Amino acid sequence: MKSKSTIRGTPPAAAHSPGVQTLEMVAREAGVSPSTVSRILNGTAVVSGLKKQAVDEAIAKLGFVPNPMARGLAGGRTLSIGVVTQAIDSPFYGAALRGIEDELDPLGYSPLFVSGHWNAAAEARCIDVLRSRRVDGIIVLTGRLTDQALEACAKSLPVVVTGRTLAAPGLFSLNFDNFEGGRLATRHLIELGHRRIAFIAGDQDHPDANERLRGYRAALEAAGIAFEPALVVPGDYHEVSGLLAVNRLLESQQHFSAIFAANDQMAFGASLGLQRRSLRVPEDVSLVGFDDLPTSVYAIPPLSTVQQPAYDLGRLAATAMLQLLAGEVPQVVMPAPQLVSRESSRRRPG
Amino acid sequence: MKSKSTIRGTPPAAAHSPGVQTLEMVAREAGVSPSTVSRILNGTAVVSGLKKQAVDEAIAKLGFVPNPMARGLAGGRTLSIGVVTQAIDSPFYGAALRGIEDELDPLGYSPLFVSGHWNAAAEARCIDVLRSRRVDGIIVLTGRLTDQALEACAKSLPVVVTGRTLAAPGLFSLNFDNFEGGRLATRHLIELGHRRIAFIAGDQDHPDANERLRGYRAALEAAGIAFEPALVVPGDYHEVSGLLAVNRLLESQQHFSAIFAANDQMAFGASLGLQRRSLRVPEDVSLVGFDDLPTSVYAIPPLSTVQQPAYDLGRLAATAMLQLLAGEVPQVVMPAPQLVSRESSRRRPG
DNA sequence: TTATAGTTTGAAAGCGCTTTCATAGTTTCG
DNA sequence: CGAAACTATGAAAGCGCTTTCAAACTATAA
Repeated sequence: MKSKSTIRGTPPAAAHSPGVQTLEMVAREAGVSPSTVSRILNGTAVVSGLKKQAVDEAIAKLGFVPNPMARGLAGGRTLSIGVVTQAIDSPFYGAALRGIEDELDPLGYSPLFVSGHWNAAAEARCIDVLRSRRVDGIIVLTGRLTDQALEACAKSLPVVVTGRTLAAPGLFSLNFDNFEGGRLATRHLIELGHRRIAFIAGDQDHPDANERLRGYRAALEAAGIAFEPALVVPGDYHEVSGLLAVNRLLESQQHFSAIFAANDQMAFGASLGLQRRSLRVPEDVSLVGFDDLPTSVYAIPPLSTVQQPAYDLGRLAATAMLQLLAGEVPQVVMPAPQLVSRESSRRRPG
Repeated sequence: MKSKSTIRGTPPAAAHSPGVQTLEMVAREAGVSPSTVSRILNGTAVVSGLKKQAVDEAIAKLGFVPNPMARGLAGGRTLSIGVVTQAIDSPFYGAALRGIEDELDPLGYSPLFVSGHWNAAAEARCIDVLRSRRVDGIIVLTGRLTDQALEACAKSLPVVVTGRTLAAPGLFSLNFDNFEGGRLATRHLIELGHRRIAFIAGDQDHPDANERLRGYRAALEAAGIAFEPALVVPGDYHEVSGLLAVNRLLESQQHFSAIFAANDQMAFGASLGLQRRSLRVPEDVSLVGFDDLPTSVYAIPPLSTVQQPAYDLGRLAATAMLQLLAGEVPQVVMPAPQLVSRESSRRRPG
């Protein structure tokens, strides 16, 4: 039955690097008890200067690195934070993940990423995986989980969730002002003289997509422009839906001089769709996106958009988690949306 | 000293979900010993049908999920695979990470992602972090680590590395044929009648960047076109360097009717650079990239490029790791490069 | 029928660390 | 100066699981 032995059965060799020492070896080296070493490691109690120094030296000499498994088993902490993301390869969430990573790393915490693929059931499974891995806390980037599911989860673990506003014990939420972003983008187009502005909507059941739509309507209203339902076409946040939306718009014979797409990816699709119909951006149609993906600067033409600081979002979420873990009440605020005006939008001719 | 108590000190509550049971509870419930439960869980020994059934029922009834920490401590395995990536938010590597995740998940393994930021020192630190977390194996996506460093690492842990060709005990490498890809891209342009083809190179110390250059030269040579050093400009794989490269090219007064960029991101930058100088793609200059990023289909114009299956790369790397772990010799092969001809390249006018 | 080999199962010893608990060693105060 | 109150430290008991090791059976052979 030992036949399924691991690779170790074959070619392993001498251990050389850090990580193979035990706390007991350090204790012996320093001439103290394991308890003392542990206390120094965790700062759990006052230890005399001499012993501390001896231990520090022993640790350095041996290149000792505590075993997180043992720590976790004994102490109940794993120093790892579960992160439920939607797609690890999404340009938007990728930046957020990096922010989380950067923030957690200096404190010795490691993120454990799992992808929910915009699927509530999959997300629930993710949570289970993370729980079984005994993460110390969970960060949920948007997603389709119900508020109740999150609240339930927060009963046993600290939870930070983005993309919605929710208050519960042990739960902190961090939301970007999508309404304001939508308003800003639309107002920008209005200020450029556009009156008939099409809106390519995001996924119906994303709260943020609906907020952006609300912002669009609010800006219209503020400018005294009647809302025209026929100018709103559905999309799903992916490039192709932007392209399809433009086709629909064109076929519907509606006049419009500008398009506001609920995210940059759809704006790219829309841009291609317009080009296919020989409509130029921004000469014939102005285009504004949402997110400010890293690639948006290099789009042709460079895309005007609403900057959503994904990287900062990640950092802030991680910061909030760290604060929850420390028993504090998180004190972080999301930066306000900002419009980035580039070359895809211009004053309406005529 | 207890002041820094975790969030648990504040609002935790009843445990309800799976994961709070111990193996011993299962044993008691099923009326067997813990050893037996463990054996059933791991298939480490033959157990009578009756007991197995009783245990299975107890597990189901209690919703028992083994504690990975304890397992790791006792058994020496963590069921987690470290993945050293360069930038978790890179469009290219993102897809690879998803491939790894998808492949590992069904077997209960979790990937632990760490970013090296194209920095050998940072990568070395990543490896240390992963080792300290006692991962069962490490997948290195390209990176700047020396071959020796990897070989040393493979002495104590199975390692799978992409982006280079290397053989060592406990080490498996998985390389994409960058030379062939470079050759394909260049030949494509030559077949379209282009003779003066500029090359925007990738990072000098990426082996794959040099391979692509080799492919470029080989294709030129095969067509009897003299290699012109002045047509090769350096880049660093980022968009902005593509833009800069075009500027340099234009300023050098070299004539060229086509550009082959060593990756899509630089092609995007180049495209913008050309547009800024009122040169149209593909009417004035044909452009071919490398990677076939998801966004390349939606570039304007849609980018001709060499398809590099990042997602598959991830899956294959994970598969190879699993095979190493099982003590087998990995049997995976990378798909061959393929040219995707879209609208950024066309027959040379005149 | 008894000795011998072959199975299944349980008891118990850790894996490396944290954390009570108890013990010396110091201070402080009446 | 002795009792009371602290302090710094070590011994030892786990955390939940894997894995020898040996015991208890069952099956086979002599």
